[in-house]
Amino acid sequence: MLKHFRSYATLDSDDETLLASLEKSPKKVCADTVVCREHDAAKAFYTVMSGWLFSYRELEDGTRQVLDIYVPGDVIGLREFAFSNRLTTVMALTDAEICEFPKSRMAEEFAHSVLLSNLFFAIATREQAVLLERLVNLGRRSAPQKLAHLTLEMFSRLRRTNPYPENQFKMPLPQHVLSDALGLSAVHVSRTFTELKQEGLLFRDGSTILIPDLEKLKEFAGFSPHYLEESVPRLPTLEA
Amino acid sequence: MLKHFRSYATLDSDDETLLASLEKSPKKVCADTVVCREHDAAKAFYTVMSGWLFSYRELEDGTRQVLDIYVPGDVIGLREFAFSNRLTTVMALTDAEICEFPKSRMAEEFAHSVLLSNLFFAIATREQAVLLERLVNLGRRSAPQKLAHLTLEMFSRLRRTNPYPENQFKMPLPQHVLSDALGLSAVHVSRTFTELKQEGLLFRDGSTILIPDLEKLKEFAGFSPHYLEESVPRLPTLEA
DNA sequence: AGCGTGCTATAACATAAGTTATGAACGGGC
DNA sequence: GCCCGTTCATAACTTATGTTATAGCACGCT
Repeated sequence: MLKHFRSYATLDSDDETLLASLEKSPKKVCADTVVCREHDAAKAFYTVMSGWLFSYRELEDGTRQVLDIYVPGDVIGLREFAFSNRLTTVMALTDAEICEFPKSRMAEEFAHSVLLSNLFFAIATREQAVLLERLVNLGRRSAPQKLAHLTLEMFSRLRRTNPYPENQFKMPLPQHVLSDALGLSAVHVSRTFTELKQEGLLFRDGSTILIPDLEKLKEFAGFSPHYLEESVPRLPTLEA
Repeated sequence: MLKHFRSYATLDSDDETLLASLEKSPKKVCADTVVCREHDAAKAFYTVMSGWLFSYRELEDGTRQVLDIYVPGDVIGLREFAFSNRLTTVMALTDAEICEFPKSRMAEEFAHSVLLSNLFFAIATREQAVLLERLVNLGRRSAPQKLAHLTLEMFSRLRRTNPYPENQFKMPLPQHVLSDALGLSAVHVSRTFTELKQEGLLFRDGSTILIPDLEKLKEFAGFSPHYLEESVPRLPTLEA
């Protein structure tokens, strides 16, 4: 599963076994449980085996900003590679399984395998591209566009690994989480969903999302999947 | 200068000479000149020797979102390490000097020096932390807070390398660039500056910024410099 | 069955920020 | 010295989104 995900980036030879070893000893976490907290020591990464999680920061005034949404195949905490403490709190949205992987071991692997360290660099870089796109989303799009865009992002990311039906999927994000991800109020997210429904662009029933016309929605949201789909060149640093 | 900047992260031995070689052949660019364009082939990084630059994306509807602001010592384009095309357009704000550095050469260096590749990973990671903080800024803060926060970010980043007086500095960002960075309208940025002035929190005259009470402004903006100051542990991957 | 709790929808109202317009100040080119 | 463009300030008005409140519905618990 994790390997599957990885295959999008580079084809490995005997690093494969190494990657596979990341998937030992999965740990179960229940929905609404905190996995790690802001300012904690950041000694490990996690890879997501199953379930959804998200990370956020809480502000002084009690509001919060959701920063990432993690689905199976994602790596949690790569961001804190060079930081000794966590920058965000991570919480499970659903019951989930994750594999812990100590930074120190990662260090060994990197020393052994240039390829692997490049791969992780590439993943980190792709994460940045996602953040960039979200910055655009928060800064310059209307509420309906924001909502549509985030939905399309999640859909695209899921479809990379799971061949979903092409107009429907499950997105277990309650509206208050969406609102904290998009910088909106929960009420306005609700309003916006009904607006999108009336336009016939997007239907939501609980956690199932239905998109009657994918192209139309993409155009509406200004969604272009370059930043996700761009096939990371195999072994980027050694080309040329 | 670049070396100076680097010293914040890790102390190198003979990689120093290597880094120094990045600074050969600086190229001059004039204010308001495009350095590279979205979708161009991304074959090189740049390091900033002098001057200010910024990167942005243009949306379908003609608006744009500014994504980074670069000052001397910054690395441009690290983000595109794993992408074959640029994700953003980069433009000079002032006359500037930058050094081009081909990706392919970087690849060689990485293969030779684990330390160097870790260093770049660390820089990329710190960039992410900055993006995260900006996400919070765009999502969950009021216009005056946004403006104050961005100003404080730039001030902190400049002070890392240049010992500025503690309450005054130059920030050559016209209001329409600030507005595109913060997701506001240019008019509202103007209004917000006068509001901050009336509160006595922040004074701006052209490009010079004056902050009478740094602590007060930080509290107002919800600015905590962890994400910038955290001393990246020397040789992070080999600790432990 | 009865009860609380969490999620969602909707309405009425309040406010921050966008839009359009105007004029002042400044600087560069000729 | 004059014209032009850019930047900035300010005003009047519009609009998107936030806030508070209420109610329905599903679910789990006792």
